[in-house]
Amino acid sequence: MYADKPFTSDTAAIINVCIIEDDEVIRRGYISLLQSDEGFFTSGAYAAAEEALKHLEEDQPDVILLDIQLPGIKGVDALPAIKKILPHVQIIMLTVHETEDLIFTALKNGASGYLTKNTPFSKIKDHIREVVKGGGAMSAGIAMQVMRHFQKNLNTPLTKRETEILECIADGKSRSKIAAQLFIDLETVKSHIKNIYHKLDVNSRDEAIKVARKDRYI
Amino acid sequence: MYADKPFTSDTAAIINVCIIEDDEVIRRGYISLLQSDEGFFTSGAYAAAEEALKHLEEDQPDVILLDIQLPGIKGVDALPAIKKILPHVQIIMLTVHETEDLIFTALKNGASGYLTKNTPFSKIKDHIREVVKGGGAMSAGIAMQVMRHFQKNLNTPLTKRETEILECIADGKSRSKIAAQLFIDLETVKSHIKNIYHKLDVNSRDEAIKVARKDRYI
DNA sequence: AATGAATCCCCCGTAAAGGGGGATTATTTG
DNA sequence: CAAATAATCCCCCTTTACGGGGGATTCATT
Repeated sequence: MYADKPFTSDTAAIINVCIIEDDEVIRRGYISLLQSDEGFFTSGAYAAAEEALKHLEEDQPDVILLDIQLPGIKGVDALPAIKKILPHVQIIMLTVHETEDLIFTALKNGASGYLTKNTPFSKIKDHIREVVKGGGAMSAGIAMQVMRHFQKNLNTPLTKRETEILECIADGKSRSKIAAQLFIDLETVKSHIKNIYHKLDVNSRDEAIKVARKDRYI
Repeated sequence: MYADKPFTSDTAAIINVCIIEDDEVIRRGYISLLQSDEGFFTSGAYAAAEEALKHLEEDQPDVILLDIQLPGIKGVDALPAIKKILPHVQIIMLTVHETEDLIFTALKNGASGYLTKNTPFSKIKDHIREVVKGGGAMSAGIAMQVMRHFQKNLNTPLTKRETEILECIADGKSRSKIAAQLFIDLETVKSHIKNIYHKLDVNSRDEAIKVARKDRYI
């Protein structure tokens, strides 16, 4: 019933993994640890994204472990190219630094997970199994960074109404549309916006949005 | 050296946990499982948020396990009230349903984690330890939902330049500011915006932003 | 009594927005 | 090679929005 490289992702099926990692020691370590687990098959291991891209079509991995700090094409930049070749492959980013920008760039580009390299390999295997099942994989530190991005600043200088109006502005709504939506007069909206601008020390919509997003008032 | 309820969060210190969960069986189960681990101390367990709020000041938990589906005040709505009493407490939401709206509302309101109830308790304990250390806690399913929210739609009808300009519009920038930022003429920006509006079948900035966010073109 | 919040009103001038038409280059692609 | 697409720029037009200035009122909380 089972082939060497199963095409389906049954729970019992062997997971086909590809490794893109420039550090030879780590790369060999991953290969060795995966090979000693009969639930996994390593279809390819490459030191650079350029090299990997040539072989991915042939390898047909279910999951790719992708180092974020690669020489040449960086891991985050390789993401779209990989997705173009294998649209349904799950990609787990591996990193040493929890740099905020890289995390979000990777997520936008379609990564299914983001793990720090100090994650025990048994956990990495757990995460690989999870992403094959359609889940996500995140280290605690990464998860915290992501969650912080959602959390509002409770020490906002803005009132409830002002925050509400500023959120409308961040949605690109005109003053008259805000007025209609909140069932208040256009003049009231104007007053609120004037107060918002004074409090944030800005004098345009885009500056207000910028400050409000930076300080997480919205 | 160690008191019964240590004030610091040393790695060796006992973690003070509070449980807010209306199902008596689950609540008792959590208490029992926590008590059988010397790394944890259960300072309180309540069936409703209203009741918990009265005792939290006294309990001084490091971490609160908070059921999202509570009778009376819902878990997500209790979050701000809890944070007001104990601003530095870490709150882990527990849920059966991975409802998207609730996840993001909880994250905005300051939750440190979001776990599904089918998570093995050993894992829940791992996650509690992680959030005490300043990390985040997310089940794979939740992590996937969160990540999907970041991922762009690769099947956008918009060109690269149009997407770029639409992102500027979503930042509240005026046409002239976009022109200055991209080093192109105001007329070029106008042309692009006209094309964007035609492609998205809208005729205003706010509608364009709405459609683009819904379909994840930006 | 005072403060802050939310509401509404008037003035002003400049700039922006949206829609119509078109043209010119590259580049990509069939 | 020819055709399509993308990106650039140009003109017309009208309406509305925007930002800044000055106020006032009501209501709740302090």
